Amino acid sequence: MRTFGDHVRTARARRAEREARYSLRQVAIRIGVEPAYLSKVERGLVPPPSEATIVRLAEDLGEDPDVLLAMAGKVGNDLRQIILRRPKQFAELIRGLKNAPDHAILKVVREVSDGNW
Amino acid sequence: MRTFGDHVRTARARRAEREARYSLRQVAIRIGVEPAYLSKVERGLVPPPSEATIVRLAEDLGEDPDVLLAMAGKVGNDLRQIILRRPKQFAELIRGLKNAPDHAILKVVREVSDGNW
DNA sequence: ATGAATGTGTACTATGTAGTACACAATCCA
DNA sequence: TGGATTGTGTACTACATAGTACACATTCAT
Repeated sequence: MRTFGDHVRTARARRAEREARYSLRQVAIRIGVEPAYLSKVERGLVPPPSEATIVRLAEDLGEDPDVLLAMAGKVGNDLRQIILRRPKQFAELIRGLKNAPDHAILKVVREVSDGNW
Repeated sequence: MRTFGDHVRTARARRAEREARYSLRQVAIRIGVEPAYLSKVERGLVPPPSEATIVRLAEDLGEDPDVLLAMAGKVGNDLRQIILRRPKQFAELIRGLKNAPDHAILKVVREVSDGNW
């Protein structure tokens, strides 16, 4: 399956073809890590970075932070805080949606984002 | 606010009044940790244990694992895996419910657990 | 009154996390 | 053609996590 490093490398390389500012080195410096480290991350020689670094990376590349975090096996801190305030309800909700088809989740999402309460 | 250690100590002590098998030592041994460690956990001298240990503790005490994990600032691994499979949808859903009143969440939960799809 | 059980203090440790520091060969480009 | 830039190899590190090991004084049960 697609790993975190692969995904980042592909996304960055695509941009690098057009704009020099997406070289590994320049991205690394912008997001505040050593180029050697980002190199290892992209090749999967080290585990994915911390949440904060992943978010900076996602922003720099214009990728969805939630998706990038997910590829790193992490759930964003903001989402965790929301769940932690009502653990029982969210646990039941999430488990209830485990095997639901995509369209069912979308339906619930839409219902909720319409502020239907 | 109520800490993890306080909650565990209170719950365990309540049971210990009636049944000797809920002494700190016996619980510690059943869940597979050193008594000295559980003692420190209950008094908040060390951070809450790992997820696996918290779950064993919750089971031993008959407490809700999701709630105990939440008090430790953690979201259970099973829930995380479910979220990670569809990060965008769940992110939107959870953020959408951030400020929803309890009854609204319950409504969604019920709708979902009715398998309404 | 004594042996078992209880809770706790002190010291130590293994593994994981999240990187830095620096040198190097290859490539670009002016 | 030579200075700048690029990606990468090697070595090292600070801090966090998740506990163990053992001794000790106190209390409980018989």
